[in-house]
Amino acid sequence: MQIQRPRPLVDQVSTMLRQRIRNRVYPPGSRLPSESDLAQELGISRATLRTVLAKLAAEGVILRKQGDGTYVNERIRDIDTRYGGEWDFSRLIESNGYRSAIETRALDRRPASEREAAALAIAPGDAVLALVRIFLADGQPVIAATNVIPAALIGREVDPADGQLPIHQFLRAYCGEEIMYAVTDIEAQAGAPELDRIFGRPIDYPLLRLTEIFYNRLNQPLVYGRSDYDHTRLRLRLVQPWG
Amino acid sequence: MQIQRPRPLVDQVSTMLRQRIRNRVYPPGSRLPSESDLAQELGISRATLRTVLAKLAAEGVILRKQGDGTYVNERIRDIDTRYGGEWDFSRLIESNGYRSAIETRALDRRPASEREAAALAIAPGDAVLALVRIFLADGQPVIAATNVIPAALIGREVDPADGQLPIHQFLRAYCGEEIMYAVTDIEAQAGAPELDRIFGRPIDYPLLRLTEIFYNRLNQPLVYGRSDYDHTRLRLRLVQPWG
DNA sequence: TAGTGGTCTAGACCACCCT
DNA sequence: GGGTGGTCTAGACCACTAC
Repeated sequence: MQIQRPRPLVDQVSTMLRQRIRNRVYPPGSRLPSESDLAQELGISRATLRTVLAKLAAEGVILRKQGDGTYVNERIRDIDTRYGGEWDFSRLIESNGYRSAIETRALDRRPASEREAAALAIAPGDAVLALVRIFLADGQPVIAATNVIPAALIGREVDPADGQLPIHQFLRAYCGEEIMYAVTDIEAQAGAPELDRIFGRPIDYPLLRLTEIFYNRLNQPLVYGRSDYDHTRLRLRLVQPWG
Repeated sequence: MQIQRPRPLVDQVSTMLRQRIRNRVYPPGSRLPSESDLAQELGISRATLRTVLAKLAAEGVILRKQGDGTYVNERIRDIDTRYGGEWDFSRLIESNGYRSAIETRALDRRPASEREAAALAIAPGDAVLALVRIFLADGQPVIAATNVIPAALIGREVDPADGQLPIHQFLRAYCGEEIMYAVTDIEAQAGAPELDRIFGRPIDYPLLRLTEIFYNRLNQPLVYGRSDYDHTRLRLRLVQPWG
């Protein structure tokens, strides 16, 4: 992999190091080259390298020990299992070891509900694009997700095939928008007849419900999402740096 | 507030800026001074200041707009409501607007269960200190938490009064250990008779169950925790940076 | 004692937004 | 054009760990 200038160095180095960890160039538990050596090898300054390492450390992927070295965290086996930024359900399903698939149940325009309008900072009744999808792990439904986008943001006609896209790619393609941050509320949701219908089987245990709002760089809400998540089949795991 | 050298500049500046945001020196939605001005005012380099701002931006507390300025995120009203590092239930309860209290139900040594031993990397039957607590919001139980610490880590006799301490302070006081990162699994937990007993009232709706393991800098597990969390009274909210 | 990561600086140049 | 944040560098010194 060649370092190219136009893309920020930090991004390039970040993906490169992630690849090396994934591909076991740096195996779990092993020590990375020293910061000076790595910086020299990559032809970048130590300061730049350190911003990359700081991010990886914040995610728990590496552990840095002063006076000793930087190690690959062997307790974070799969670095994609984590819930966090730049994250989508399909990748999560796959890194849990399943084959992932998406079933688009609906993709249409309709008026926004009160709750949706409030979340999206639009007026109730304003048109939104509603995208209802079921995520399958090895053919079994594990997540039912509804995402609602203000129709005013949609630039062109929506190709139904793009219902397969992760939501952040969908936003990029149709709205030219980039997600800056997301706010997620987590609740526990009792089984209900409508969940049985959606999942196509009786749900006789509680599910997790994730309610998300995604914002862009200007702090405008882009998407309101609600996902019912079967944690018995798919682990929801957070890794949090401390301090 | 005076800048002192011994404590890392980054920490001092970080807490200072958080205070200013909390105290509305920089009100919600307002623009902060430019990086150059702020750095000059605080007598630090722009690079140092930028590492602080990067962290605040990653938490969603501020928004940085190239060519424009840095703004206080008005959508993250209470910057402590977030689930994340350096975080404890008492503060969470208080920032949700309740008066918080802790009831210590048990604080004793006992053999570790299979599951606890596996999580803590000790042998089943090895002694652990078990700390069972109920967190109250305005007198109402909202969280039931059990924390288990390998007895081998405990340096001295435990004062029952210290059952009130947040777990990271407890670790610091009795084990001389600092938490480096935490891994949390989130599940939904159906109501059950034992929950009714613990909470002292019928729980006829599902709760969230958080299973946490805390690690130190050497990647050794310090605490295994399991908390039943009433999300109907206390919101569990994540703020995630994207990208 | 040598080598590691941790902290911090001063300054350069760029991309972008506003007017 | 002038100011803002974004990127990146080169180098200094410190704190800590392993040997």
